[in-house]
Amino acid sequence: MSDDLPREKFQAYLTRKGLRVTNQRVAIFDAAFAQKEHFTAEQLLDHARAIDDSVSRATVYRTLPLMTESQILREVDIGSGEKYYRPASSTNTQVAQVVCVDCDKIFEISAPFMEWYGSTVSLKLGLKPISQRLQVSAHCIAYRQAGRCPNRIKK
Amino acid sequence: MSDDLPREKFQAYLTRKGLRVTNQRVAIFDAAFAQKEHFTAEQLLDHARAIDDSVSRATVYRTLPLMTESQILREVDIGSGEKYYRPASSTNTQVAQVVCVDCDKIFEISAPFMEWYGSTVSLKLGLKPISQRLQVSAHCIAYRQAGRCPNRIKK
DNA sequence: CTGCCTGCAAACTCTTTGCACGAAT
DNA sequence: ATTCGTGCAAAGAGTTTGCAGGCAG
Repeated sequence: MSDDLPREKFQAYLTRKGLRVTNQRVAIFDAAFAQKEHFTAEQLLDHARAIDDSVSRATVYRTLPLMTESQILREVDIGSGEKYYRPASSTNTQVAQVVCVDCDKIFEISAPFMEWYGSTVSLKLGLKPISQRLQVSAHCIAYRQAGRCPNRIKK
Repeated sequence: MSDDLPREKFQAYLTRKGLRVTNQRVAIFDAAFAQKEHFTAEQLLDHARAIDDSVSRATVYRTLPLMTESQILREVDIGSGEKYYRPASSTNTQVAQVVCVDCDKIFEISAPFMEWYGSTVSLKLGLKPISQRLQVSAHCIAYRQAGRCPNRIKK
């Protein structure tokens, strides 16, 4: 069971859509799957450029939808202005996000009941469920004690 | 039990913070509480201007945080670029949003278990919970049948 | 008078798009 | 050749902010 599965899935998706497997798309893919944490489009651009410095911001923004549509990436919107992304895997399809409001660090926790809840509630309204997100906002304990978040980077 | 409670709560908040109860702030408040559905900053501006045409966009954006901080308004982020707002009440503090992805119409459904879940999960991570949101995205049945959403307005 | 408030317009952030060049089949 | 892909820079949407004047206490 190899980690190359996403790569194959992505390339299969591109081919199926009649799209080309370009150097830039591969660089962006590699950069995305080298990340250990959630990342933004801008961070992805930086990392992709380290692999292939011809990658432009526009191409990153054009490639991200391809990666989410092909199900190899998951989009995480914590309502902070910018969107975060992370590799999707069969083990993290139903997760809740716990977000530190001080540093925007995102923790994820399995929440299998979400899917059931989404279906139940949608059907009650005559809707067809597509997806559900559960997000908890919280302060870290360190913040409560020290008055600031140890992970905090932004302004 | 009067609907003027939010007004008093808002004015008390302003006074406590040493802020003034201006005509513009009152007009924006009145406009917000006259809405039957979720509304955006832009819609609020329109309605506030119908009450007091001197209200500017800037003042609306400066007043919205005052109303959410004073707990009379709730912010609803459905990840669509713009934020929605609606009056907060004791009966709708723990609600899930069900959003039609075709028309962005927002349905709300009580989900009391959310608070319990947020606390459980936060404490497990050593965090202090602040709030939680549960959002379900769905298509309306009409969309499935007709190929388009009957409520759809945007492009 | 002393500040808080305001409208205006410019600035900002993140993302999308038009265009002409470039690369792959 | 033809089609798709790309970088660049400009445009876009929503929101925030600097400033000079205005109004409340």
